[in-house]
Amino acid sequence: MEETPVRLAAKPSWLLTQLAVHAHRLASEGFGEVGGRGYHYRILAALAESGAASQAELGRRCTMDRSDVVAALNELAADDLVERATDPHDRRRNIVTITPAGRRRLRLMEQALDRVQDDLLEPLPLEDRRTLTLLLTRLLTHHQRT
Amino acid sequence: MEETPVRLAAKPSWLLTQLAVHAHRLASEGFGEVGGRGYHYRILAALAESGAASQAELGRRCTMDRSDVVAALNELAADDLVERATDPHDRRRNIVTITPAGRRRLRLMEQALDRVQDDLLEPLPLEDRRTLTLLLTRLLTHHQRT
DNA sequence: TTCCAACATTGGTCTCGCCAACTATACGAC
DNA sequence: GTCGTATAGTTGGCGAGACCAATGTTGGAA
Repeated sequence: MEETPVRLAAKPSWLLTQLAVHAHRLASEGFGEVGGRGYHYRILAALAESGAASQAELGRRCTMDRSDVVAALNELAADDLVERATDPHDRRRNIVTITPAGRRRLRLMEQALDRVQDDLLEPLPLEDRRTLTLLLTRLLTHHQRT
Repeated sequence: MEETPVRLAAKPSWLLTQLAVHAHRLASEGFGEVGGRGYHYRILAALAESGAASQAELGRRCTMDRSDVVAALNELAADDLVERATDPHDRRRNIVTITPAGRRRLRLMEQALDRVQDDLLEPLPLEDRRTLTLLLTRLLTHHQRT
């Protein structure tokens, strides 16, 4: 009486997108507790990992549109989690830096996100988790090149 | 210079949501060619598979909010792909039926979606595709109960 | 009959992804 | 040096998907 059509349930694209909904919901709840959302985490993580960068570079690293980078950066800057300064060597660019407060926020989001992974993969034993990660990585890298 | 932060790339939730973006894009392109979008396909598939149903039931089957069912049904009905009739036994309900045109449209969407699966899983051999589908199904059924 | 539950509908929100247009700056070819 | 092109940042907008709150109607059980 409440069954999903097998036409849907059998399709990998359905499994993937529906599971992504759950993953996104879990992540949003986790992020919501510490403030911020997905876009904020991506940028903070990129800055902490590869150092200061221009906005265009951040967009490329995080798979984000430049306009969305602008918006997210405005929000992050409003909370002093990140700083913008025009590049003296190329005045078109903004050099974005993460602040100490930004690093603290990142740590919180990181912890929340780690808990999300556990919730998400809960029913799978470690071996299966590794297999899944591997398969997904293969697919994603393929589609990123294309 | 353009690498995704490993903090992201290593997380299953990231792999899942990003891959879902590609899956969704492929599906949208496929549906776009024959008209309609994801919500339309879900409803048509549910109707063809389990027969006429009330809107609330469709929402439960397709994992859709009732308000979104209303909107999608308006669009489908405008193209004569489905028909709404108030249930004589329960005048709160609308009994939704798929029309012959609806079945034709469904076939087209079905074919488009099948091509999407191939594109999506292209780099994986059959055995790996089965494994992936199995793992995803395990996770999805778990999260649907919770 | 009264009260609660389910149904359909309206209208609004949020996230994410994407696109078009505009300005300012850099840089290479000429 | 000037011209054309490419890149950077910004603004404003759109669509899909998921979701939420309020409303009015109808059914059914206490």
